[in-house]
Amino acid sequence: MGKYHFNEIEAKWQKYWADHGTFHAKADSNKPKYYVLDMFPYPSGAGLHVGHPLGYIASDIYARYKRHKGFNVLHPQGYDSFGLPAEQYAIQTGQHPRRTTQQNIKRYREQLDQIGFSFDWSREVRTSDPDYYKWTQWIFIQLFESWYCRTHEKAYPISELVKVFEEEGNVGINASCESDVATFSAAEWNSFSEKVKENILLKYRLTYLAETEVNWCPELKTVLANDEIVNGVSERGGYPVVRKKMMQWSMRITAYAQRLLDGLDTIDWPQPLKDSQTNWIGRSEGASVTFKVVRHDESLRGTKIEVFTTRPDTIFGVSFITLAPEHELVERITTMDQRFEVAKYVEATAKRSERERMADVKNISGVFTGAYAVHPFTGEEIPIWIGDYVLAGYGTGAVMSVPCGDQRDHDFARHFNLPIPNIFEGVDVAEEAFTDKDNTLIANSDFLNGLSYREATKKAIEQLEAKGQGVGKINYRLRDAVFSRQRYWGEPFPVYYKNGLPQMIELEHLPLELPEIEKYLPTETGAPPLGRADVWAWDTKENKVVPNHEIDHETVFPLELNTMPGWAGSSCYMFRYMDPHNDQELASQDMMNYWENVDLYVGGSEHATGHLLYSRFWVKFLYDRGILQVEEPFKKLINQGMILGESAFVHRVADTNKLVSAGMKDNYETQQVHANVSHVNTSNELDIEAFKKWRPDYKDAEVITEEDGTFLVSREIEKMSKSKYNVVNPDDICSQYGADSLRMYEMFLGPVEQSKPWSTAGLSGVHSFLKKLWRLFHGGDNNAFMVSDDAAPKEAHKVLHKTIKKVEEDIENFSFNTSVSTFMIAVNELTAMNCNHREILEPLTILISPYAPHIAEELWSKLGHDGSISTVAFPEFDASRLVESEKEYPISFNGKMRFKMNLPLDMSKDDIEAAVMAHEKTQQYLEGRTPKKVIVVPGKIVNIVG
RNA sequence: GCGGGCGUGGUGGAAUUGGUAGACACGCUAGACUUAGGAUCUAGUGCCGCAAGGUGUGAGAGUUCGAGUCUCUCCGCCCGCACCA
Repeated sequence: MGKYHFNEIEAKWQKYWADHGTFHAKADSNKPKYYVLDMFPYPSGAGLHVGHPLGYIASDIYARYKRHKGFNVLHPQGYDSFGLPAEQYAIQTGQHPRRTTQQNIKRYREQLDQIGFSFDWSREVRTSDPDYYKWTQWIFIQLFESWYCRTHEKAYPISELVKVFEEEGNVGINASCESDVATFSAAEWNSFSEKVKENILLKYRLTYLAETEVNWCPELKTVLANDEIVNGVSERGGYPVVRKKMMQWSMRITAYAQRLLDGLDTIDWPQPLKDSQTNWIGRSEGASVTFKVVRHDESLRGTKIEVFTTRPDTIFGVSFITLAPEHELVERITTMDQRFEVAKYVEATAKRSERERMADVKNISGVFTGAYAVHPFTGEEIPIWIGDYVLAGYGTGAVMSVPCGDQRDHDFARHFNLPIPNIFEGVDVAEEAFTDKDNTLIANSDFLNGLSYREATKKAIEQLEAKGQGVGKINYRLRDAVFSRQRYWGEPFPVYYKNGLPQMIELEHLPLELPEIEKYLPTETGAPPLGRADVWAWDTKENKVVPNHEIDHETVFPLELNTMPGWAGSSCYMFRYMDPHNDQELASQDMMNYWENVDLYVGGSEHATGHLLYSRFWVKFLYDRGILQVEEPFKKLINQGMILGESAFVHRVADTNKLVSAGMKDNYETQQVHANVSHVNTSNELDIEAFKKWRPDYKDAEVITEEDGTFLVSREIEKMSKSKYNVVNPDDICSQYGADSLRMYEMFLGPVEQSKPWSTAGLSGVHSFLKKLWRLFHGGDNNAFMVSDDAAPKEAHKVLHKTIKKVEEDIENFSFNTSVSTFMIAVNELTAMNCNHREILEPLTILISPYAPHIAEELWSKLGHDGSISTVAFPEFDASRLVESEKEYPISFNGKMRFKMNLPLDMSKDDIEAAVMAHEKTQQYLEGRTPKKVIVVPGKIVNIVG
């Protein structure tokens, strides 16, 4: 075998790795551990395209590198296998999502194996596997059985809360956190019925049932996500959508807002990602202020409006109050004569979708309620308005409007001719609001006059607190996460209902498996698909699922019909890999102690505020409850970019059946039609016959070609997708060029973090590099394997060590693209000097093996080694090989100055002169100073110290 | 609108972090050897110029002996968040 037959080599080593379990991680190692994880894929029906493996290749290189560096590496892979596409497919075809999912996983596995990843498949997890989701259900129960204590900033078992209630009521608890539960004493608690008690506890549990607004489509009888709604109607079918309240499970992630924020400082993540989590949590400091409503009607006695403001210092600039149209007080405070106007306005806003309201910022709208509130300090009566620029979901849904200090309030005031009192010294607020906090000097504000923003804020809060009309407060934008989905293909809740109260099923009876159903649609009455199951009731005596008709038995109760959302299964999977077959625990304490958490996590940035935030939340919770020893799941995170596709477009003369080549299209008015990229060559020529065959509607089309008879397409960069016919399949690349070429090329394409278009044209470069590498080991007439045991020349060692240094730095910095270049230079140089010395080629093979593992394994075995190259020690860098030795030279300049240079011995005097003389200006700069050292390489002064 | 990032040849991208800009590769041009199978090898290739030389990292200014890199202004592109009080 004299030639580089990549297909044979790759198949051979992939089989070897699988047969020998080469990459199975063992926990009892005395090496240090390292955990490298990819975000596991959702196995879609379309299979993998060349964009998907980008991050996997990067993490695989890092994992292989760490093995060479002596680490015990955990590098598992699995599937996020619950999800909507399989369910949609089931609705259309009746095929069980489990089957579709299994088929897709099989295909994914074949494609992944082909690329030669060093995954430990013995630890594979699938979120839709009952043995796995048993633990998802278990974590849900733990959340239900816990509450969050504000005093200690930690979650505790709910039983401890019950004990507190029994002994002292909830006064102390309420004092440390604002809660919408009325206070009660111990005696009162003990007198409550079970039902009342349970309803109270639900307000403290970390997962709880509550009424939540959802997008309901009456026609489809189903709940829709925001994405599934286009222009106010359902994407599918175009039916109207209304807001509807539904009883749903929610996760009290808001309890962890501050800790999620604080934790960001302890982890090594890209700044943009941290920023988007910070923004999402949206902490703002300010005050909550209470305004008493002027009593124009007896029913308003004692009515107060609570607002949140980040600018308590501007309290004397308040000239009106604005409520969100959905605010609960709107109806009560509106006066008789304003009633009609207000009702009309509220109705009009309710009709507009959230998106419409957001898109329409410029149109200021609002209406006066007729009611007034009392200013806490001046006693002045200020009007209460309604405006849709105030959001019901943020803060209290009401604001104190300070037109001189907030642009939106200013716009509103000008539009409705409301007063704009100025409370800033030396600023004109007639045209726009003054929002520069740093340069604020308060005036016209009684006791706040002359103070800065900071001082005035502090003082205003003090005075408000003294009057009992306000308190300093931190507000978060983050909201609790709705956890119920009206779908089939998700984790069932381990919950049944007894007298309408939710009850958890114990761990020993889990998993609660998904029931079989005939159709995957919601029921005729609008219940979720699980409402179709005939066997979906819980027998508390037998502790098993029984048919629904047994519900009239005393011990049988209905089960929850909703399922969990997609992020449930992905929030803690990284711990399951540590001990994936354990049926007693999520993972054993020993395993969790050993593997701790993920050292390197690689995945897309689209999960910034979803998966990555929820996962941190669950991990912090499990840490509080002593189940995990770590508080953050992912120490370091890298976002890989997307590989985009290069779509091809055929131009058609508008509304005709004429096709025109791209070079001639300017003579016509044209429309674009996607062409299949596989029919186009690298010079953008289209195989027009193949195109016509592929799109029979153009079978008889007239074709206008270039003058030379070719037909050209135009190109555009788009996301790679089946519907754009620009997908490049990794299978094709592997069979044509080999997996090693694919791996190296994807790295060579550019920095991993960056999005970039795929271009098959450039692949030949890395492919011929691999051939050159192969040839370095092979020579003679029949290209036989030929390696010399003689000592290699100095220059060859220099090339090797230059390469070791660069490649090691590159991998540590995740700049995989530049080390591919480094390999190319090394192989070119070694080829030029006819180097085939074992002492050079052996370490070189190890260096390349993380990138191109198959060819490296083959060469390694040809070099006479048994077993895999994967755990051989990484070559050690030896600086003395770069320059044979260093010596300090005293050099004199202009007869005046003396300083020393570190120079390689083999540098000629002329080189030194040239180097220094080339930088006359540098000399001028140095004149009059005494640098300690100048490091010089030929032609270039690298560093001046002193 | 706010926040973050980016702007280097025909193309993807390098640049020791302030020190010869354009490494490496694609493409292109010329040549060699040839159809022994996906070729290989040699030379050239930022722009202007026959050349010497000039010029050059989106535009303009600044700091510096020295700026692709630092600072400011502007222009353009991309990604988040989207009326957050």
